[in-house]
Amino acid sequence: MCLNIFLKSGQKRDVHVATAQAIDLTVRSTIVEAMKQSTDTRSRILSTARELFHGRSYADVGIKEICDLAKVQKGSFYHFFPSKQDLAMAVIDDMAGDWAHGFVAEAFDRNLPPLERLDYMIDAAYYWQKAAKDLEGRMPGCLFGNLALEVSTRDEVLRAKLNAVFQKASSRFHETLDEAVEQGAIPPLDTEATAQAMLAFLEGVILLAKTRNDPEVVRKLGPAIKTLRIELAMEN
Amino acid sequence: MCLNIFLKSGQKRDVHVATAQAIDLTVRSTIVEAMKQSTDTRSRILSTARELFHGRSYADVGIKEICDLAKVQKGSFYHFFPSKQDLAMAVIDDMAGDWAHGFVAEAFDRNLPPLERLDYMIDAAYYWQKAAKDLEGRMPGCLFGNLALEVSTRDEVLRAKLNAVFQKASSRFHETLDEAVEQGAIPPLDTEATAQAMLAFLEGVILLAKTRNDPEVVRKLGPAIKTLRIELAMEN
DNA sequence: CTGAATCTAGACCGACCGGTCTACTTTTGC
DNA sequence: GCAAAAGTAGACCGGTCGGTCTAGATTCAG
Repeated sequence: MCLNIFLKSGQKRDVHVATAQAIDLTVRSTIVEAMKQSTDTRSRILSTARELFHGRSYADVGIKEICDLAKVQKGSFYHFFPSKQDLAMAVIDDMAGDWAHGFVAEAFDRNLPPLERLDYMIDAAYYWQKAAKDLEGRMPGCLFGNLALEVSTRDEVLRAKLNAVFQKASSRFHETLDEAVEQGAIPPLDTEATAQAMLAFLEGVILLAKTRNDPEVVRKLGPAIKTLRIELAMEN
Repeated sequence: MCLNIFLKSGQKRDVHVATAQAIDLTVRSTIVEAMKQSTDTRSRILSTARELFHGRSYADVGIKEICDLAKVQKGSFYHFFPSKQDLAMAVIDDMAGDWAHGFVAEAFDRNLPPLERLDYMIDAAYYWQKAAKDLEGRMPGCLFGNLALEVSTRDEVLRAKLNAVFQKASSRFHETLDEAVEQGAIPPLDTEATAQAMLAFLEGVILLAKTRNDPEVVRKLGPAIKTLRIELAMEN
């Protein structure tokens, strides 16, 4: 299975490493078998919870269910995670880590022309959502976006953590835009605000796609991310 | 209390009718008192549920809590709503109705220049979220977006309904863009796709703002909605 | 070899979940 | 005026929730 992406420039790029990795990570609980038996329990809980939270929702997934699927007893669960909230924190960290070292790192590869990184990001999002839907029948959307809307009003700790994740993601866009301006690929603009707008757009597109349960929405609307533009405020 | 909006054009517009109405609707359970006593129960349940679902989440709000706040017994509740899902459907319809006849209708006023309608929409969203945060301390975000991400993977019926709401909202953007193209305000483009992209962006901006619990994000990033652009596909 | 620390097992807890049911009161149609 | 329909009251149901607790198994350091 090797997914290829066609960039606007016509340049073909191989995305299978990152995307396939991201997908496998989602399904890895069925794959991973040989581990140090210790700490294995913890990671089994973690990846199971991640799958379930991503595929459904935080409130809808009970600890019992996680334990059953992870083949772990409650005693073990509460040995590693003091509460469901702590589990959620760990899940977010886990996903953010895999994400940052996975296709995000690849999409924002500094060897790629800045604007192509945006296309790469959209393509990666599309293939990921598509793969997930083909497997499960439903588009899970973005774990961070899902959690953010679900818990932000009720859990300050989780909200702050999710916010930090978005902050970090936004900074990748920011770097990219700064570089693009530096290279003269785009005229000067408020790169920080525009970066945030791009992240918002990405999340919004995934939200819409999930609501329509159709990954093609990502492919169709996504590329418009490059047209977003916020001018510098004090341009006197 | 009369909120005014400054449009890019410098033209001042009064938004208090729609926005204040939208805000009042959220708080109206404390206001409304004189009603036909019958069907009053139903609408009290409805508006209470709407407040709670919007301010927290679907799964997190129990029927018991809704009944208590609405001063209604369970028997009455299940007399009007066969299930929690039915209640959710009614809440969505209710909100969509108020919304369509409220500031959305006003924002997409055909007497306004098309592009100004977009600014109006952003301003209205900003003031609404801001008012809600000032009241409750937290930004509730968009009820539809919140529900969509929470239930889309678990409830086909609600997902389809939410999708229809988005479809309808998108069509308002679509009309607006068609008109703008007609008037030569913007060059020809794929108005349908761009309309969807704009809705996605709006939802994404609200998502980000909610995660940061800061309505100013809407004000800062929102106006970029006008820069979104998806070109016509077959331009041979 | 042994004692302490780590980890696992699973019964158990009170609270609450969505939903049902019966009995009663009020309104409505004729 | 009266029966039927509409609406209300609230006890009750099995199931599940997040979380606790005790007892035993396993690992590890000295």
